[in-house]
Amino acid sequence: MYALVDCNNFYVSCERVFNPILQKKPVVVLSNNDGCIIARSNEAKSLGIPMGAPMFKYKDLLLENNVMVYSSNYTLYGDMSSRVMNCLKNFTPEVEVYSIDEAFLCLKGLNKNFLFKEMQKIKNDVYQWTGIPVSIGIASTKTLAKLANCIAKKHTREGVYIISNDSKELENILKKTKVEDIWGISKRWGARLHNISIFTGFQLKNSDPRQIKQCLSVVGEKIVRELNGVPCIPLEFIQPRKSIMVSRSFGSMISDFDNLKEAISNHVVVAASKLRSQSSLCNSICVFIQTNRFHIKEPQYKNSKEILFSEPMQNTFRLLKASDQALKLIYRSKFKYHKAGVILSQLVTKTNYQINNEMVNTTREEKFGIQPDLFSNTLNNRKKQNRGDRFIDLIDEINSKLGKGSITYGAQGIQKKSKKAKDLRSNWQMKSYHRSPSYTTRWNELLKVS
DNA sequence: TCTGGGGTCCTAGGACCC
DNA sequence: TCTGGGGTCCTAGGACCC
Repeated sequence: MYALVDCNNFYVSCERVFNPILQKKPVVVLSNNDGCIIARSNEAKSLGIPMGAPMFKYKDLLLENNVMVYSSNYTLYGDMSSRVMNCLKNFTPEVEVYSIDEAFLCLKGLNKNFLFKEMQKIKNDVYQWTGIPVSIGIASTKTLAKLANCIAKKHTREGVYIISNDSKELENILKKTKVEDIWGISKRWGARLHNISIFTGFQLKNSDPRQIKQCLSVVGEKIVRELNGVPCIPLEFIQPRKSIMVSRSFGSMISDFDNLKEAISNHVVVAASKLRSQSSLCNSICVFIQTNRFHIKEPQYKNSKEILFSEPMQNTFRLLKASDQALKLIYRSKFKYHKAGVILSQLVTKTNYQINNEMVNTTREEKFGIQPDLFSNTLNNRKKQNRGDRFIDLIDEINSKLGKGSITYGAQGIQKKSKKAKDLRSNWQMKSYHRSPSYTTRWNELLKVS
């Protein structure tokens, strides 16, 4: 059996932990740049505020109903998330952290008779240790556990629901479930299924998997089998990312090259640091810039440039140089840019790369997809490179000891740390006017009790 | 005025090999 | 008139998820 543990209205719940006044009141959390509403308390949901709604369209509704509004605070949510996940790992090591607010648990070996009580204990303990309410769905496959979680959240008082195999009950549930409410079936795929007269989960469960494969690829076929209680989507444990993206839309539009370069450089620094923290090297960097697609009357432009490296790397200086080179190739002065980003891809792990370099006479290149550069990898170059890499490690070390941004790269621009930061910020920096403190990760933002 | 960010997987088609 | 057969690998684009 699998359990899906899902935090209720996670971002809102994080805010509530440190600000109990928010309990039972309508609360929303906004996306980056205070753009969209991406989390809602139940009270906010019942006001009819949809997921992903643009903030400016709902401003009046929020004001009229005294809805509390928060900018997103990913430092806080990320930290709270890892606390919740650590609680779960106390029960079983077999935890798949599926997203910031969800985890699958493998319940192998647990006594079925005590399942419900065990799950209630998990729920209570997580709440006691972190302050975050969760719902738990249990079933024989991940897809059915998702469904069970949905029921636990909406239709039970306990917040725990078990779908047992071969039950009439499953049939009833699936008959009431629209296909597009099943995990993995979006609106688009739902429409395709409607075309072949499949509307409910029950119809999908009893359909011919081969026909579904034709309609929705092998992914759809797996969903059908999962609905029938055959596990096809195994538990996956944390693996290094295969690509790393950092992108932001700007606080206000940018046209000039220098500002754009500064924004992109900051993204590169963040991405490179993520890359090193998972001990990976990247084989390419892609820079992209775009105008605001919602401003249909303005001239539109969107372009990207990928630069391939002769050898995988994780050195911020070299990545900055490459990103600058890429930006120069795609930058056009006559546009107002709204968003920019970088993607590091074709990642390989550092240890694999080193092993591979020592064993060039084997077929390991094929195994890891790495091809060392035949020409540039001379001893001298390598020595220089090693020195550069040690320099970066030192910067990382200082920043981790003295706080993020203690040492920055010139290309990132001058950090404006004054109290009037809002007015002095470069115009590429994002808007975030309702941010709560980072209660759990910054000494000077600890919760004050009076 | 104002519209997020970060991932993974699958497939078709093109390019290449013998 | 008439143009083989059987593979692999890579990539862009289209899906999906939170």
